[in-house]
Amino acid sequence: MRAASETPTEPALPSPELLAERLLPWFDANNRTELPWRRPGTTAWGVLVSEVMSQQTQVARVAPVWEAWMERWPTPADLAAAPTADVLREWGRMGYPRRALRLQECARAIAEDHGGTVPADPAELEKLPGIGNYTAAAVAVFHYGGRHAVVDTNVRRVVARLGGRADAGTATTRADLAATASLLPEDAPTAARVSLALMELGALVCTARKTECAACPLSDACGFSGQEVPAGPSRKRQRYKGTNRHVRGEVMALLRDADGPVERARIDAVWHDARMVNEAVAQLIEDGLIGTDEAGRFELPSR
DNA sequence: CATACGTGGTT
DNA sequence: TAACCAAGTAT
Repeated sequence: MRAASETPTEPALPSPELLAERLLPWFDANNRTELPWRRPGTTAWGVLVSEVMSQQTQVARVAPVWEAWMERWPTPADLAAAPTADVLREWGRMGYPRRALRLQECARAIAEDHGGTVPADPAELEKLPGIGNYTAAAVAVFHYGGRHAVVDTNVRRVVARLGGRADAGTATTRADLAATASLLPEDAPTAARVSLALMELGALVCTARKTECAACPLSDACGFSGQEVPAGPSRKRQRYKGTNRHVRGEVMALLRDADGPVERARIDAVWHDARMVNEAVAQLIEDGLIGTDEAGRFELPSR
């Protein structure tokens, strides 16, 4: 008799041995080796940059920016020394430009506090600006080959489905981390490959809107195999059109594309609601994404 | 735990 | 056409 406090029975997750046995051959055949940061010789810094750029931006959009970026600023010291306006322009239209600011701060911290070497310890990585639980683990695992759970949206979804659920919850939980960790084999280099393969499976086969169980190496070990993904949003989505973020985006686009400092009147012209422009401009200044010159005109920050 | 934070590809 | 959602982080 199970205690009342126990959760209902769910399909058990596969053993690490079975998972690796199924997943690794699949990964060897399906690994997207064309992703530029997967080229042999990519530095830890290059991997870190690719991970930050890929936070909420599709990898296909990231790849060309990453190429140009690493050509221009190959090391943390290079990015640390760059004018921030150049950094924001190179970031282009990838979205969430605060990430670019954090990445430059990260470069400065690594250059100044870590002798230019990207840390290998997730706890140390997570202290850096813009580096959270996922990115810290990703660098520690994908570059350094460590044995840590790498839990992004793909992995959370795959692990949830292995356990018989259609999808994971809204945020990464302790349970997600523990469940993913329980799937890792003891050997660190093998665990690192399993981590990347799990993510790749979620990106290519076990996707948000549909499952491709026929192409999945884990289908016979999966609690969700053969089931349809329920229609409708898996979680609450934020609107974009007409929001403050939208106005911020318009202002940033104007300043990125401008040759020099921009008059306030041109800023005001990006949006019909003057109050929203005021709010957006004030926030962007506060965030350090834009600045003003001695004449009160607006521009991307020089430093 | 919920929400703010950009932009565009895919369905 | 819209809706959905993308290698998340900070608050």
